[in-house]
Amino acid sequence: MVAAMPYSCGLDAASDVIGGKWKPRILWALHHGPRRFGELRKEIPGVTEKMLIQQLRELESRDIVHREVYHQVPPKVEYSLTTLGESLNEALAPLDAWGADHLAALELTRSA
Amino acid sequence: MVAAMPYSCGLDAASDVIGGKWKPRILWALHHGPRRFGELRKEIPGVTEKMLIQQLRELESRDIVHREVYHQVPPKVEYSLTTLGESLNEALAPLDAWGADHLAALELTRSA
DNA sequence: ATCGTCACTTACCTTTCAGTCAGTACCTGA
DNA sequence: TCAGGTACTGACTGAAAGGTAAGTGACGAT
Repeated sequence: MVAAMPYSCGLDAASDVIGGKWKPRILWALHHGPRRFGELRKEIPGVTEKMLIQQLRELESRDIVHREVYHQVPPKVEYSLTTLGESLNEALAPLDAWGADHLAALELTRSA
Repeated sequence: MVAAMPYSCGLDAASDVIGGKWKPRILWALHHGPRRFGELRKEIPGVTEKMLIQQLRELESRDIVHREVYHQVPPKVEYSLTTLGESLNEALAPLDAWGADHLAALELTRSA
């Protein structure tokens, strides 16, 4: 095994943070404000509980999302973007716009 | 198995295109002009020939990079960004800047 | 005749990612 | 007493991504 290399560029670091199938969707869902675990599950079609938690934990450990526990019954946990998370989302916006602009072309060249 | 879903948002489409360990680096390397296969190999530390070709072929099939063969001996193949590739790179710039801005913080929270 | 360059190609193996499914703990309302 | 909601946790499994190492073919130089 190789020792961890420092990130070679900003893009490298960023894709490490948003890597994985579900992280971009989570960021997207949180864009409009705090969400409970169950709400996220409903808003992100296809995600399983395991994956959702796993990705949320990773984002939390990177200080992208904040996890707030309300000690109630039934339990309530709210996830929201941190300042860092908000700035990441802003940096992601042009990429989303690019994807939206070229959606048709990209659909045509899927799964070669 | 599920039939291919249409992309749920632009971000979804974009990450499908730049997904994979090496694609962002390839895009980055091509940012400054056309490159030969061997040049890319040298400029992208750690990439193997197999990976480099595989990712280049995928980018080519998505019309992000252009492949130009010069029928010489020894052979010469040049890769360059298409118009679509250039626009993708521009959309990627803010993300790279974000990563660069928060490099130090991100290094600290690696590999939880 | 063999070597080296360049751009691949192939076979095989390991690691990582993602998915299923079952279970936990707590309290509420019927 | 017992189903139901809420937020998890963990074992197991299969698929996909990534890596290693070796080989190919054209041709010019030595």
